Amino acid sequence: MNETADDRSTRARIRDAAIETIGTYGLAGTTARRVADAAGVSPGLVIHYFGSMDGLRRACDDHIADAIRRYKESAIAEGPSLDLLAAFRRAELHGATAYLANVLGDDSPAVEVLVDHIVADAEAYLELGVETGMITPTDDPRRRAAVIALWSLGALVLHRHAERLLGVDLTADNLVDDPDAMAAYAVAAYGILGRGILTEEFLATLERTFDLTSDEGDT
Amino acid sequence: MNETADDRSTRARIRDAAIETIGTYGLAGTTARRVADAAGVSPGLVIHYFGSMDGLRRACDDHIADAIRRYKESAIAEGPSLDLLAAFRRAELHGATAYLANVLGDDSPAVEVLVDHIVADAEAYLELGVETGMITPTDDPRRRAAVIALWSLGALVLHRHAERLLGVDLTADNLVDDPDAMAAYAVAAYGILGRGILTEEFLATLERTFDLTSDEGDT
DNA sequence: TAGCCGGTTGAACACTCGTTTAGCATATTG
DNA sequence: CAATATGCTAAACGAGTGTTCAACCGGCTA
Repeated sequence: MNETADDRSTRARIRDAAIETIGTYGLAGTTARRVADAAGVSPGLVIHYFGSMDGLRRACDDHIADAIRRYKESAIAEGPSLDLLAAFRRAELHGATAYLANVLGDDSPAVEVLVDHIVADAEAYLELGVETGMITPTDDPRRRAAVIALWSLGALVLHRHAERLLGVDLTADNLVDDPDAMAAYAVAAYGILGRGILTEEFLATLERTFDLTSDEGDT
Repeated sequence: MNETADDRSTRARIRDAAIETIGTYGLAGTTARRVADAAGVSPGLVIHYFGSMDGLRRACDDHIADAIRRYKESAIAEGPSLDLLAAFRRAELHGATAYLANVLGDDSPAVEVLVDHIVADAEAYLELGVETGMITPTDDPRRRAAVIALWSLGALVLHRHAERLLGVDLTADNLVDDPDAMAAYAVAAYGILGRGILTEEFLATLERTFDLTSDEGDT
């Protein structure tokens, strides 16, 4: 482990600085010069290593995706977590959650596949929960997983509002280690996800409204 | 209703063009020249009327907030809706939902109060639902309302992912008029919000874990 | 008709962006 | 020691940004 380190090269330092900068200042606030400053190099070197800022962005996406995939493989044995973003929070890579939060809003092919993977994981976790009797079954597991993932990721994107409203920083890497802070969000979330919020009486009305036979007449 | 129109002035046309442009191309993709093109005026006039691009942004926020407030006053009598964003979708102002979706990610004082109002409305709606027997009560109504609002708004921000995963454009102004499209999201959402997704057995375990007595020892 | 005045333009300014390029400095190799 | 390769910098370029400003055009008033 001498100077033959694959990682921690200047290239890796720039990439990590970019991930941190994006997580802190957002995508629009991340310029080549700011990344260069954070990495302690010149702006030209950023382009020299990644070809363009778009290439840098792609390298960040790939690196995050790789870190997540690597963590997931080593965490399968631990069984499913209720937290869809556990992989992001517990990965050795700092700031992955904040990076994701600031990147989800804009589009990118890598982010699309990342979200698709999260949804697929959520579906698998939920299915496992159904089999072990923790989760109730559903007619459309894929849609249910997609909606839950969308909600979880959406709350992450709105982490500034979440912090103001609930006092929780959802982008914190070690959120799970701060039970007091996490409870502020989790207890409410599982209060909803647990038994739902609608009464049986009203559910009957609703299921009649959204019946598959679409008799369009009254709204 | 002659040429004495308060609205539809050049200033209003520029503002509306800006709202539409932000809803289409996002905040970062909205330049003074693009707004000017959309409004059919010169870039200089945009600044002349609003002082700066930041002033234009503030004017857009205020106008959206005004439109929502105006709609809400006239819609109180109709009773509460299950859709937190009904005011945005049904307001006479086109593109308000898309504008909100593209603006929620970045911060701004006006958006903060807008979100706060949405949360307050959600809490009031839920409280009304509890009183009328549609919604189940909760220990912490404010937190529950905040989480539900965060989820709804979060899904809106991720509307591109929602469209890819579920085939629904959550930013569509007349979403509520397209039951087939809406059902793809709503049926899954109310499937979760209805009875929840956790079994009673697992809920007991969970409630023991998140007990108020924080005995920190095992994670 | 002559003069004015609000609304509007188009060219320019300063600035920041991503990107390029010539050259420096250091270390390795013969 | 000389020669060379490598990692990196500093300065510059062109494009695009927000913003400014002198001038124009229209219809109004006198």
